[in-house]
Amino acid sequence: MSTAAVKLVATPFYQELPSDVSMRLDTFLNYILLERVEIVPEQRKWILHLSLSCPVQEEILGLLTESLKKRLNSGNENNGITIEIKTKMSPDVTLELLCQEHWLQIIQDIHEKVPSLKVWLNASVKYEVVKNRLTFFVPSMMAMEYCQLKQDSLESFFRQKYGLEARIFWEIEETAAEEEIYFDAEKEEQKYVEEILSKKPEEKKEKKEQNAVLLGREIKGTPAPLADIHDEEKQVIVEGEVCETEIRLLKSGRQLLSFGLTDKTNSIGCKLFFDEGKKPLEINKGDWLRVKGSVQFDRYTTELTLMPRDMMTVSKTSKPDLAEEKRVELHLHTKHSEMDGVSSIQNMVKRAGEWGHTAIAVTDHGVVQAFPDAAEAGKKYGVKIIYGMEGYLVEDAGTNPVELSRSRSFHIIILAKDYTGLKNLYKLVTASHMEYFYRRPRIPRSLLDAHREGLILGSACESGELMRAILQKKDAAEIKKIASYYDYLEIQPLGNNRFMLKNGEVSSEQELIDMNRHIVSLSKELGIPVAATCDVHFLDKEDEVYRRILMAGKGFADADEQAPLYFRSTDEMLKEFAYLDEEDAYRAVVATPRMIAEQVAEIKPFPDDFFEPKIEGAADKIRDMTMTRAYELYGNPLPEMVQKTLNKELDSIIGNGFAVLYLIAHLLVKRSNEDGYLVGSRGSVGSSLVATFTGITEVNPLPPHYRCANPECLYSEFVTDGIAGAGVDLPDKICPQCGRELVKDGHDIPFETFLGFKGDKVPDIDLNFSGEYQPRAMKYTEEIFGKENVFRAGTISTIAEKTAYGFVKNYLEERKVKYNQTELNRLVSGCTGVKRTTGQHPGGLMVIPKECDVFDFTPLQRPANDTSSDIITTHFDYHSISGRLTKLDLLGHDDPTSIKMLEDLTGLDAKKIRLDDTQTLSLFSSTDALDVTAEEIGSTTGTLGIPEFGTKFVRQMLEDTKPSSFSHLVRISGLSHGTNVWVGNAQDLVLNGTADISNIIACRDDIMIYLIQMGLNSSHAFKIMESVRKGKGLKDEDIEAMKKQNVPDWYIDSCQKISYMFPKAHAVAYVTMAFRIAWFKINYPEAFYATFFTVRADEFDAELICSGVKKCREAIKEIAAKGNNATAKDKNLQTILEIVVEMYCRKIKLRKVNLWESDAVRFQVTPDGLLPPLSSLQGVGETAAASLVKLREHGTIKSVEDIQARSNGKISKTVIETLQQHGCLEGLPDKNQLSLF
DNA sequence: CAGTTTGTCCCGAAGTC
DNA sequence: ATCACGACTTCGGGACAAACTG
Ligand SMILES: Nc1nc2c(ncn2[C@H]2C[C@H](O)[C@@H](COP(=O)(O)OP(=O)(O)OP(=O)(O)O)O2)c(=O)[nH]1
Ligand SMILES: [Mg+2]
Ligand SMILES: [Mg+2]
Ligand SMILES: [Zn+2]
Repeated sequence: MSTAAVKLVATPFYQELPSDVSMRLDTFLNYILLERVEIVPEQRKWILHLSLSCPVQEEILGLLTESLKKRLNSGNENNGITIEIKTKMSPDVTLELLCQEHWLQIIQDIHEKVPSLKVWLNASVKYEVVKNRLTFFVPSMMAMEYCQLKQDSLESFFRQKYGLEARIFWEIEETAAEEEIYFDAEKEEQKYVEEILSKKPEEKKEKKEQNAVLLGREIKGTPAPLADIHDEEKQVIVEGEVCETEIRLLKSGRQLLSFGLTDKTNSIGCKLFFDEGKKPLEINKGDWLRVKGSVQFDRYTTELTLMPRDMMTVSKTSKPDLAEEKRVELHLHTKHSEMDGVSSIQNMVKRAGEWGHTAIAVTDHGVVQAFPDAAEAGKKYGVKIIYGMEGYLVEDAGTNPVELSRSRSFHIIILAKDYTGLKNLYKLVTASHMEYFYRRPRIPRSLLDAHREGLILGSACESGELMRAILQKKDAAEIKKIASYYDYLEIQPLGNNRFMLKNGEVSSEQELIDMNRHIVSLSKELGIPVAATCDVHFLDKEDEVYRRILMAGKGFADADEQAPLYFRSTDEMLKEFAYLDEEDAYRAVVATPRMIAEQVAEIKPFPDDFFEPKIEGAADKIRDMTMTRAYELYGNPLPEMVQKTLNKELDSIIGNGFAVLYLIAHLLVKRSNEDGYLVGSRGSVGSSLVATFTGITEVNPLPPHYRCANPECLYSEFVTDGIAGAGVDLPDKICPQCGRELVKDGHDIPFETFLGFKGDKVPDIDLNFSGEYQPRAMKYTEEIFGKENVFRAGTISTIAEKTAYGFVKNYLEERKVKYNQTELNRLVSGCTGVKRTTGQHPGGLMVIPKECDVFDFTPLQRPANDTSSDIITTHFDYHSISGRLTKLDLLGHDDPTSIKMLEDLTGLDAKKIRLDDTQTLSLFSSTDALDVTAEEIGSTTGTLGIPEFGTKFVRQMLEDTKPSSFSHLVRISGLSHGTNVWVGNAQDLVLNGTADISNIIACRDDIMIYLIQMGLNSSHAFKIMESVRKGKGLKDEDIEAMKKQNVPDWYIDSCQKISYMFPKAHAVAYVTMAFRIAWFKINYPEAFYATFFTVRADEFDAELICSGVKKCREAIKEIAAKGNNATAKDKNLQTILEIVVEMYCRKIKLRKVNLWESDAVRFQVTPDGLLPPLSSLQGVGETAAASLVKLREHGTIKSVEDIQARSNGKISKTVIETLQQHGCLEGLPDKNQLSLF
């Protein structure tokens, strides 16, 4: 080790450098001193400490490191030595000096370190150095705000890079334009972050201490399998994965931590107690633990339970892949192989990554729905994804369509080599689902041939064409012909095919071996490579139990005979083919799959960018329409508040490509209104004033204000002193200009909730259509964009908790296996998430811009592959392609239907109902307005049947909070939606006096506004709001920033708990609708009840309900007594009955269903009371009801026999009996009185 | 006429806003 | 009786009855 610094040029290191490197170093030679060399023997690492008297580019230092490392490890001696370079500036270099001499270099280094600063800190940026203070002059407030965020990074950069304690200051240089610069900076940053993420996935891995003792002492003994525990035991040692955890507060104040442990042979519940106030151990799902303790019979759970005495973490004991050169799996199924694959692609790719496999293929049966998750996992774990599919090939050469549809299909592996291949694959998926679907999505050979470019074909498994031919002992020429169709031939472990011994297709183990040998020899003969594949259906051997349970659930008799279709390591796989020549085996297992993997390019299933549709002139139309409406309501010139809001919004909407979406939404609303169906407002789009002015929402997001509706006057006045949360809560006022009563409006909602600050969110536009009109709205959208440019988003239904639970229970009980709750839960969670069927999104339409091709984003299919459906959906679900395409959400909703019916019945215009009506407001806290008592109707508020305000939970909230204004109702609406928003969160804060109803979090906008107020950077505040509203909680850096700005702990805590939260705009829209319906409930009770029962009461049971209020009360009690055992239907019926009781209390009569007068499905208001429809009788469906009405209209009904005979079988015996029971057929003869004489 | 297919009604489950 | 998000759509499957098929 040298003590005095020497010039690098004088050291042996320099001599060792290749000439190209030393040449590039030459410029710096006089500035680099080698201080000392530190050697870390145990890491085989040399650290060169350099002292620099001028900044040296990172690139140069990197070059130096690399070439020295290469040199030291060259030749046959691979020493494994690593080199690290640490630099500091020589002590006589001051900040001033450095900046004077090397400003350009410094700026360049800054750009490398913090790319987003490029925009503001270029070489010409003004700066000033005084001692260790460096002041930058940036162009704008925004720039400064942004730069300040990077201050810490910059200071630490000066420290690390130059060893200087620089203090950085920012000042505004008064001149430049700002907005756009800001925008670019963020993009730059984004790009950089993405780059880093994509480059170094392994750096994100979690650091967790292994073998740490969590409790008691270190455990020395060997763990026993959990399956061996059958009884109470004094002491056992076990090891496994934590599969569930729960912390409960006991009455005594002690805390109970219970968790489940599984080693996949069995599972066991564990219990640990902690004293009051002590922090329980932190144990998470997925942790691996070794536990020593006693097994006791727990009387509370009535199960054997492990009481840990000692506990430690252990490293996960998954088997390694130690091979030097590793295999690549080319045939793998995930949970997206319908009811067949049981492991997630994430876990598969994770394993491949842990094993050091460079690539892994995804080949689900007939579908590619695992691609999005695969792409994400590939990025995360640094494994190349080979996008593929196991298709169903059918021979169509020389067959007619009928034969084609019946012929058997063969499995075939199709891998996409590049983007051409991927697109072809998507086309094949589409065609096989849309045109050739018969039980399975089938691919005719001619179609495959036509799309073969960019695809690699493998011969698949025993259900592949090649193996079938061999099994059928077809002649050699034929077999050769078949084999030559493929790019590679597959052989699989014998275990995959052993089931054929049982079913008699193959007579001996030897024959199985011979088949694989046959394929190897074919390969040699034809020069087509052989690849050994697992046909993976589950990750680990033990995971086959999940597949067994699923197959048993589907009714397969042979469910228990699972082939070992697990993911094998290289050595495991080589062992499977030990009977082959060593060289052949190695080639098949390792060399060929690697070679194939190398042919495949790194691709993505779809682009990452956002693509918006374009329509000529859309932006101008939106702008004009908005301004016209604005002038109409607020006069010209516009009040400053309106003008400013519109400027900001229009720039953002048009700049971010949302003009077209606005235009379409506007047209849809307009068309629906013209067709007589009003449209309900919904979603975050109500935060946009442009949306208000274009008719997309009726929510007005401006601050509370008055405006004069007199077109000659148009006076307006904004009230920003905070006395009212909503315009409608303002006191009435007369226009000071013209004396008319002023209109009150404005709900004070920030636009950014919709689009963010810099378009950093891709929202949708949501509209509530009447259920009857929804399909027409969809059709109209297709008309506007063209059928080939809009598609219904598809959904993927999986086995979820309940179904899995049923399957597991059945499985275990049928086989009389003893099990405990923990093991049951573990098996259930292993079975969930497996695809079961596909469906259609409730209202999502994805828009493909004209200049794009849908196959750049997704294949297409029909919901549930129902060939008779005329709906086309995306093959990927909305979530996985969100952010790339614009989406319209045309949802069905009952509010518009209800309001329309109420308007029809009363002849009124619901929009004219005053939202400051005090009587209506009182309904939300008392029953007085209904003229009934709380006892009579069993509710202290009058909101039974008012949408989103009628449930027990919300009524309780209303009772507790007694809302006294419209804006108060809006807050209640926000607080009453989402888990852990009110109970266990806001409610506690109010009760214990920490906060009051005005500053708790009631809707997502609250969060953003408050955080900005507290001094957080606005875009960070926005991000926090988005994270909280989705129930994702806060990140560490969020909490840090919040604490820094003195956001109180209770607020942070509250954010962490929220699992979902409305935008204010949505709450306003829904309260508006609820308020109107409440008004009708008070003023037009018959119309209200008729509407409620027609629109929202599927379970209306006329037979029960017509028998009087007493029977109804009894029925309510009966259902209540069922408690948790009440079904969804029971609960629905209960609400209906409660409303019926209320109706009876208000002295409104209900008639019996009447064969001659009752409508098929609608309740009618008649002078003698409400008349229920035919379909309100349980057992009389809509079809039967409709055909009864039709019979009635086409000539008289002469007899009971007549009804059945003339109904085309639509009216069954059961229906007739139901009608008879209810007395509808009284006086009607059984048979036609037709005399034969 | 027996066996199979088709149509209705209902219900639970899942997904989504 | 506890606690408690509300509302809406679609799909599969069971029960049953009627219509069709050979
Ligand atoms: N009660 C309740 N309503 C929901 C839930 N999810 C969505 N909604 C309602 C409120 C939303 O504003 C509205 C539209 O949903 P979206 O998914 O389009 O979200 P939103 O418009 O709020 O935000 P966006 O800007 O589209 O990301 O539907 C939920 O989990 N519970
Ligand atoms: Mg939305
Ligand atoms: Mg939506
Ligand atoms: Zn006026």
